[in-house]
Amino acid sequence: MKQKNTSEEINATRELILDATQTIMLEEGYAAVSSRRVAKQGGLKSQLVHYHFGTMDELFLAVFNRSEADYYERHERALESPNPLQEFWRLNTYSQGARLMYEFSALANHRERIRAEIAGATKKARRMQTAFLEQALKNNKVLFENCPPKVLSLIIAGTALQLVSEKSMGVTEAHKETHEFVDQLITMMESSDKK
Amino acid sequence: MKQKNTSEEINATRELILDATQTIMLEEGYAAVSSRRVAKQGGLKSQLVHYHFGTMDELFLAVFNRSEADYYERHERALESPNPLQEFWRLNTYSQGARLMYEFSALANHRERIRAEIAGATKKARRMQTAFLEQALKNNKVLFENCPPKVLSLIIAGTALQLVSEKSMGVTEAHKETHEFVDQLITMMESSDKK
DNA sequence: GTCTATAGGCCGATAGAC
DNA sequence: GTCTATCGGCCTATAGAC
Repeated sequence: MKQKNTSEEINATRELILDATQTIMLEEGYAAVSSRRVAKQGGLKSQLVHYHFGTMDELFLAVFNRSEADYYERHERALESPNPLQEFWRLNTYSQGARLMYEFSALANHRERIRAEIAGATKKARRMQTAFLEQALKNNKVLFENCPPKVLSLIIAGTALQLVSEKSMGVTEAHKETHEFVDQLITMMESSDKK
Repeated sequence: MKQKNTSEEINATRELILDATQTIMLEEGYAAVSSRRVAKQGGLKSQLVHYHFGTMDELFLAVFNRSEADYYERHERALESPNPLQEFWRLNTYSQGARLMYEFSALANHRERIRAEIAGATKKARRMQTAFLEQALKNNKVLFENCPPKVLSLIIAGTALQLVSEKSMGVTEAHKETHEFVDQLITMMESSDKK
């Protein structure tokens, strides 16, 4: 076990770099990310960032892919819970994941190579959410008779995004009321599901 | 009229710099803005940017304040139109203004000095929209009996943001349906207003 | 108000030793 | 895999001539 550079160690360094990058994106925005700044955050040399990830584009993509996988896992768990709608809403307003997604969306406008990746993930998430909502709302046709599930999915995503974006800059007007309104809707829907 | 540097000329240079900055923010994101890049876009020297605006923070704030004033003016005009709800929705999904706001929100996370300004403007817009919706919905209590106007304001802002954000990266799934859904709601509401 | 020149700093990325 | 050293580039901002 004295052997150097086991795959665990390699992986640990990679994860350390990914964590550092993510922390900077969340706390200071994507524009604050640089190989030197990431290295400082992780307590290592900036050349290691290039050694493990090559270009900054690839580093950003690695952080995004990890976060994407995390979202899918959470989404699956939400579906299996006793209160899937409630968990679904929690997932979409889960600050860290949503704030990170916000940064990546802004980054997409700045880095060509990132755009396709984000666009693909957004489409996939839309399809997953739509399929889920179709199932969850089948007993609630009256409440949303003219609102297709895919539209509801977009509205929910947008509302969650707005809440997260405002919260991150210290604006919380109408947030309490919005959460209450959504919780009330969810309670109504989940109780009618159980009939 | 041969006198140099009239106030019109000074103003023209300032506006040129503001325009150039805004164009870069929209086309490449806030992180692409630098005094050199702005100068190149506007066909002048980077030192002029500093002469007219001092620091980059002040340049960003000047662009933001101009865009904010533009929003208030459009908001006021929307209220005076025959179909205020429709114009209100158009204003909030007006690509350029909304995309710019999106960039500023992301920028707020990166530049301390910008954050307070954006937060204040967001609060002010929320209050204006809420007051407008309270008036516009007074004949539509049944449709939104449990949704306070301030909550509806947040949901509308979020939905519009989501549409604009996705469109800017080439995702348009469910956009057509969302616009149809909203248009249908607005038509219902504006016709019941006229009863 | 606009020009030239320049200080001083952080950036991405690579080369080569160990 | 991690280190030291370094290239060339773009950045903000200022000083001083005109």
